[in-house]
Amino acid sequence: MSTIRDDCGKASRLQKDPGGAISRRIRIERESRGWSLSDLAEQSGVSKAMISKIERAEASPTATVLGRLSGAFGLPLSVLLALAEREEECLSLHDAQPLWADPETGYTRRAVSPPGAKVELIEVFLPAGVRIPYPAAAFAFQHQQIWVISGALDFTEGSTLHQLQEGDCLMLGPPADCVFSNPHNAAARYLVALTRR
Amino acid sequence: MSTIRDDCGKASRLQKDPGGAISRRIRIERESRGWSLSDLAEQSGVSKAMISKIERAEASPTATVLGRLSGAFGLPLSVLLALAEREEECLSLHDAQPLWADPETGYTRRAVSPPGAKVELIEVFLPAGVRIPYPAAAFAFQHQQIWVISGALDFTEGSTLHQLQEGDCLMLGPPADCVFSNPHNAAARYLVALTRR
DNA sequence: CGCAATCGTCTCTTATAGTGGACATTATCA
DNA sequence: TGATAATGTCCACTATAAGAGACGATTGCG
Repeated sequence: MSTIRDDCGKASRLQKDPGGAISRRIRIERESRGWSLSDLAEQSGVSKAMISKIERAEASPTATVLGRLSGAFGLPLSVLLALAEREEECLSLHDAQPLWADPETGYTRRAVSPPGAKVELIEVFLPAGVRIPYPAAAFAFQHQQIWVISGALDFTEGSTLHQLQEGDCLMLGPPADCVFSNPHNAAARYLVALTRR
Repeated sequence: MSTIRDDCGKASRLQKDPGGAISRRIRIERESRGWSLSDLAEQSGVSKAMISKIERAEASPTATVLGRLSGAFGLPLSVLLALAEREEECLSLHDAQPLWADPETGYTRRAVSPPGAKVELIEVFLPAGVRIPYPAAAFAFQHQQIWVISGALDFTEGSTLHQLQEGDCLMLGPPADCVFSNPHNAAARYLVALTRR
């Protein structure tokens, strides 16, 4: 059992660099107003070279320039930052998604949904020939569906076998012992959607 | 008629540097937790030398270090900034208070209260021998009091003369022609408290 | 087509944010 | 009272944010 992206010890108190979210937010505010870099530079008094770097997250703006930029947008600085944070907690970027991989089999689970979402989406990669059993006791969900993105999947729910093909979607019934298995010679990719209890 | 602190032209869109408010806020958050500079430095990963500069507004922190500091406080960055802004709009620093001075007489009015306050406090400096008449039409207040801070003041309300000494406080009645005058040989300093209509 | 205008990025330089360590000052205690 | 530890500031140095202008790419227009 290993977790990805775990902060160790003291670092756990450290907040992750807000640079990415801020840079995206600033670009959104600028483009949604139809402004070019030069326009915003003139309005804010910040050089367009600097704004370009900030939007591409190549520089971390100082409080001073953040104040000038938010002023140009007509927003209080705290609101600009709040918008950035909101986006951050609603948008889960692919490279930031928690990932768990079994080095033995190549089985891979990726938590696609941002934390706190009501419906959790999990992308699973199941290599050819791999078999993953799930005891009924592991089910802490209210509702669960499986949708095959590519390849094919044999899914055993209790005593019934479902042979799922690409594009098929199965809604699970009450908790039962389950087995995900891929007896074919091509890898399978599927999505699990679930609501936690 | 002249106004102090008027931004000219394009600069009117520029927001004033949030550095002062941020620096005060950070010091408050740190001290209210009983943390030393070293403590916060350890918690946040920002050098204590830098924190010292930030708190004394000698440096404008980057988004990166602001993120680390707010993380150490356990606050979202936007909340930290919102607290700073709130303080900014509730606290009116002496040197930032709008001031009007009559170059001829030396009569001086200073708006002490932050903008938006329900009760407006005005500090007045009335040099010796100066006389300032106020027509009743100029009254757009619901309520008004005059408190003499130092020196003495002859205040005429309609036809009645009030000879106010240091420490005296007068509540005004319905609108009437008024005169502030200082017939003594020492300057007078008094406070006017009023609620706008 | 070609010219001009506009856009975002890149390069170079300067200003300053950020760090580690020394320092003066002030509590704390033997 | 002297030793020790803690606190905040100052200093020298490094990393990087910020500015001025050049550059290639794209667009629009005659």
